Amino acid sequence: MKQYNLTSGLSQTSIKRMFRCFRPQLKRFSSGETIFRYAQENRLLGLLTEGTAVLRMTDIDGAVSLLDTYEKGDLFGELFHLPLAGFEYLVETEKGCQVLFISYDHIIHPCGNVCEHHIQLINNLFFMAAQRSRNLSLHLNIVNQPTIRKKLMTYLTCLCSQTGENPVTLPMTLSALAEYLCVDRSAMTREIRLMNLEGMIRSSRREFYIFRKE
Amino acid sequence: MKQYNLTSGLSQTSIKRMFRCFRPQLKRFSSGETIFRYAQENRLLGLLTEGTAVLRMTDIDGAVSLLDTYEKGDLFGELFHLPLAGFEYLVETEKGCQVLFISYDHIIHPCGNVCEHHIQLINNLFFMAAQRSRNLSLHLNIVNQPTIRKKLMTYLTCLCSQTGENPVTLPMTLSALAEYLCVDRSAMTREIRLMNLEGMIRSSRREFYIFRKE
DNA sequence: ATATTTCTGTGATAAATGCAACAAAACGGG
DNA sequence: CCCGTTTTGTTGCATTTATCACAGAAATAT
Repeated sequence: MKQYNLTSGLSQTSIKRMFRCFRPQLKRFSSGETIFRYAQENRLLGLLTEGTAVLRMTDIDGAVSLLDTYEKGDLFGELFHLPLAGFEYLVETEKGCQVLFISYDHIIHPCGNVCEHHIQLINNLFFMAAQRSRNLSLHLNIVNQPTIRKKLMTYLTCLCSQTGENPVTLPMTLSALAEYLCVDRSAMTREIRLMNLEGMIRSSRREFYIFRKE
Repeated sequence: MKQYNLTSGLSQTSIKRMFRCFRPQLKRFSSGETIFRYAQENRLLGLLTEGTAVLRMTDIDGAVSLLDTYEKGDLFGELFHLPLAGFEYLVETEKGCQVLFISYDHIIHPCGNVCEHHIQLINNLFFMAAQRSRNLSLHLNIVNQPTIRKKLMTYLTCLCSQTGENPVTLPMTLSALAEYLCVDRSAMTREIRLMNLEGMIRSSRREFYIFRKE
């Protein structure tokens, strides 16, 4: 499964030339800081060049949900996610971050001399947005599953097919996985134990080997 | 909450001129037909100019889930949703449809004379993708809610704030709503009855009046 | 107008899940 | 190495929810 990023199909020199043209602003953030607040009027793109961050949404009652996680090379901004009225969307650092802010208008206006590369860049942005959309609907499909067991299996088999490994190691803690699956952590642990007993999987902590799907 | 569509901020004449340039293909589909199958290699955009359609995903076990619904003016295609390996994504008509297929490459390559409008078009496409992303994460947030009651209330209050009406009429059947909320239909009906008894809402069939949030 | 299908509402029962509270294991910083 | 913190594993219990089966209402087709 091909992955797109901002610089897919672009040479280092054309990237540098374009970026000079964009006049990006580099900012640093330490752990726990808020990097970015989504607002309808913003026209900014953030490129994470160092560290890890998360996008959280807070609903009217103050309930927080994790929407996305970002690492080096990932982008965020209204271009990828318009805010919904009445909700607050914040990008916050986990580890200390370095972020390049670029005005979205600089990107969509071809600036003459580097036009062909610029089009490639726009193409990349579209496909990154489409990837994000895919990830969201995968997440939705997982949460959609009627039981914890099916949620887990859907997640695990997708993870396996993406990484191509079978004893696969979770890219997050079990607590974080429970949050992602929208289930209670202890109920999830119980289900994992049962699945081990029934011989579906063999797992220890974050490492999972999948024997059969049901 | 501002809504974007393909022609936001564009005059009829510049739209016509651009569309001639794109050489789109117009096709008609009758009810139940498959309009479009997502594939990594496609570079096509579909613009629904008549009728209604749905995007469904089928997972490995054959379980189907509804991902999106489209009406006149809506767009679909890989640009908005890259397919996930191992899943099948189909756009199918509900009512008879008329669809304009446009090659994505025509759109991202500015074609000389109508450049400024073209940029506006690209801008619109980005924001439509961002809107789609917002809708997905709203859906996720709703499904995320721990109980049927909270799912319903989150959905209903969002619907109210979007339409600005309080006795609000569902844009779908109760069965479809249950599917959207990822809950059992009869369990949802029971919960609606209880919420009426407790005086939170007053509802009859698809019409809901919301008194208080808890 | 009547038949047929889809949609909506109801209730009993069983199963799945969340909650709360705690203990052991692993991790990380000083 | 030690100590505090985070992560993981465990259990009993109450609650929520799905399942199933059915009946009336509404919509649609004939």
